[in-house]
Amino acid sequence: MSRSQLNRGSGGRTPESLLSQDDTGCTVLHVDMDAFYASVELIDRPELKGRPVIVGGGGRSVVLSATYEARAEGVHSAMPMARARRLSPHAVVIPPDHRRYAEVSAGVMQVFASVTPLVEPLSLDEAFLDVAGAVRRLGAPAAIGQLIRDRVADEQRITCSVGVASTKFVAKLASGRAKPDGLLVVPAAETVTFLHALPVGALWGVGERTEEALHRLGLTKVADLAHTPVETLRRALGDASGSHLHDLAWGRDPRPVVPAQAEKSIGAEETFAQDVDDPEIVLRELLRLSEKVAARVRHAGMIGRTVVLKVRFADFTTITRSRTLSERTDVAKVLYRTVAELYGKLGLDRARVRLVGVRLEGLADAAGGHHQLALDERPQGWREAEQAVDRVSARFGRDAVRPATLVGDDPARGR
DNA sequence: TCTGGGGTCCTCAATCAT
DNA sequence: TCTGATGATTGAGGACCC
Repeated sequence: MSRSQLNRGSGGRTPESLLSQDDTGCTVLHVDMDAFYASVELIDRPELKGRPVIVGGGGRSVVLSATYEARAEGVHSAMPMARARRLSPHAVVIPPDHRRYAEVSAGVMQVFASVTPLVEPLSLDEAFLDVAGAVRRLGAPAAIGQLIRDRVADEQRITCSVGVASTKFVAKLASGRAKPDGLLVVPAAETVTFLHALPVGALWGVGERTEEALHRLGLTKVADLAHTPVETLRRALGDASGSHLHDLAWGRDPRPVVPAQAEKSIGAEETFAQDVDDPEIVLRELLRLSEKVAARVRHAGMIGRTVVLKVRFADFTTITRSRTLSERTDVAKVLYRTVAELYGKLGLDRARVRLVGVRLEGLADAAGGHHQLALDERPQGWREAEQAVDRVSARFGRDAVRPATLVGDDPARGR
């Protein structure tokens, strides 16, 4: 495939014209894979190219990714799968394979790392890069963007889009505009003009609710937002959001590109196949989620302090209850005991529960903040036992060792 | 139409300490 | 000692992102 074909998504402009734009001072790149999960599936199943393909699970799940052919039929990510199947009845539906996506992602991140150490991943499929230090070695920012696009296409066989700008959030908007398979430079001098023409909903951080609030104020374009007194915005949206959005509307975004930051919380949640009103089933699920979260926390080499229980009811109302422990932990038994207590305190009388979740916040390095024994913890305690289980699981698979209550259980499915 | 699962960040209220 | 202001911490909820 020639490069000009690869650039078919960039609004008809040739790469040369894009590259000739003034990218002085535009040292922030936002790189975003196109329809990432679906594209990865097409690597292994090229016969599906050109067909609508949807990546997502069954039951009450939602669309994780869809090819542009499926999008043309109205499918988009986060849409309930049931609805997506109705909109695109001929689409090929593929269950997600997160391991495979992580593999391809690692390859893509390696390409980024070869360009600059200043890479801030946002998820498996996108990242910010600060290329100020790479310009002398690799050329102007837009040329670096094109280099990345070429290498990702050649080495990983998927396409990506790149936004080049002077700030993070404008770069992000630009990559969105360049999609699919394109590159867009927003010259520093044109940033405000570029922004002011956009609808307020295009701004990063303006979702459905905030957009409604802005519309109530009669603000529909970013230009409207920019010309509204910041005090008015702060009253309507809160101090932080009001000021922040006003700054963004003028292209002010001083946030630097910060390489990989440590996780602040780790959690797991599961929607039951059918709503559940049996507390025993809920508690069993909480035990399973506690095991899962604790294992992931240990694997990350961390310990955490605040345990959060999340419960979503049949009518979709969601509550959380949390407890901050006296000592940080990575022990599933401690997590489970805490969430079970929190659940008990809710005093639910056979309420219909749709989802439960367990999360551990206030994470710190396990090596740094050394674990102290709780009063009722045996010296050769649960922690060592669970670490032993980790080792067995690493050798024989995750289900090799499970709590007796979970043996023979196929959690959260079809009960 | 019927809404997943992984997160981050902000706001607000209550509480406690200074 | 009382009172108010202020700030930190905690807990709950919610908006938002991919």
